Amino acid sequence: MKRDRRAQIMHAAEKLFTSRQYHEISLDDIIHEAGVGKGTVYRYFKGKDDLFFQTATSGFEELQSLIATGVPGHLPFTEQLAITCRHISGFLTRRRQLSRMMQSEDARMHWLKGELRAAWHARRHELVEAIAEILRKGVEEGQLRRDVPPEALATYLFGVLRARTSGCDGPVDEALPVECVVDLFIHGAAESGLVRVIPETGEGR
Amino acid sequence: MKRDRRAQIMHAAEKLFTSRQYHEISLDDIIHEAGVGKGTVYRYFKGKDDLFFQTATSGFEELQSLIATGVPGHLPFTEQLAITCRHISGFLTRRRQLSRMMQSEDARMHWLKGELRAAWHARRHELVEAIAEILRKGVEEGQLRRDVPPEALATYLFGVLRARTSGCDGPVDEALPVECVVDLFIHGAAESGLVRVIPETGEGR
DNA sequence: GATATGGCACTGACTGGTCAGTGCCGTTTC
DNA sequence: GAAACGGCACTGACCAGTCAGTGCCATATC
Repeated sequence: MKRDRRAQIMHAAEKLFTSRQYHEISLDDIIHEAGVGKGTVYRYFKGKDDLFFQTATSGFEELQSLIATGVPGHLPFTEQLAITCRHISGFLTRRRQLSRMMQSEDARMHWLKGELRAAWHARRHELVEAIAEILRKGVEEGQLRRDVPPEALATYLFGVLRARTSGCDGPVDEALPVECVVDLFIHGAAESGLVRVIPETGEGR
Repeated sequence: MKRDRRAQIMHAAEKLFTSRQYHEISLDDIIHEAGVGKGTVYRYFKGKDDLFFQTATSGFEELQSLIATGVPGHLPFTEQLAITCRHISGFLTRRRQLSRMMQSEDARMHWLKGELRAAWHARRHELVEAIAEILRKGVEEGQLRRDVPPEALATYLFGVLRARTSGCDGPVDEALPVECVVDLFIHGAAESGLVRVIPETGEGR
């Protein structure tokens, strides 16, 4: 019966913070959802802000561990990239609500208070860097263009993957499958159109 | 003396809502900034929510009129696309704060109340459709691939342009200039790499 | 084994403050 | 003179954060 209170609270907070706006959720809502006393929240979190921030941030960790562990190093570059993109896209779809919350905060990041802002920025940077690391390999192997820094390419790719999930309700793949997005990305970034990600599908140009 | 109260209020609201979070801004802040009585706000807006929503929405109109009026029809497709992208990018940079607010709301759109949600969705759709209209021309002229619907391409392009401005503070062009983004986009979307947007710059592949 | 003790996790009623929205009145604007 | 307005006081609701108190358990003491 010794349940992890912290996780309990975070879970409730995520459920609520991803379903309505920050100012529409009261701490009482959260403690009710978590089945926990109010004071307990203050044992584990500095306050409502902190709880919200940690909830939003948790997505970064999840996404990053997904990127870090999931790709076998021996595969050819394009395969690695495709797998990574599918991982990211999978996260954005599976955890759609949390992703949206993160995306929303990402836009607001710039007027966060000093410390939190730095923390958010760091998380974001780590993520982009993780993606950039994969792309860097592509550049070194001559598969991706050299005139764009891998970090910029990573931001671009992340934006592209995000664009799929924003502004649609139903299954994301309906309008624009991941494979298609990757294909779109690669043939903008690849040297002279030699690289194809999904050769067997009929959706190539 | 002062004529357009509505514009006055909207202007103040935009200044404040784009500098801090919704729940950090009080109506008193806004009327003080606008130099207007509280009752006057309620003459022109239903309430704080309405004022916020209309502020966020105003960006769509601005952006759309930019797209609609700015592109001479007689130019070749790639030129038109490049100009449109520069327009959009210009808006995203010049009105960075408002864009971020819109982007943040865009992510949250899905848990807006029924009526507002429909309104937001409609605005967004119009915008994407406006971009899609331009891309459609490219498809018909054989410059863009046919296997991706223009609407999806438009969402993709918009996401790409947005990605440049998110997560950076300084001048956006530093990391990834518009021309480069357009180039990146085109060579993913163009038929067999024939199209070049900015032939004179040295940043092409 | 029984009882006392200290400390820890937890609770929820309470507080102090905030704020959206309203109503009124004297003033400005046209 | 009527409509629009600024300013102000008010209120009813809401809510983040606090803190005194409860229960539990491991260890100490007899």
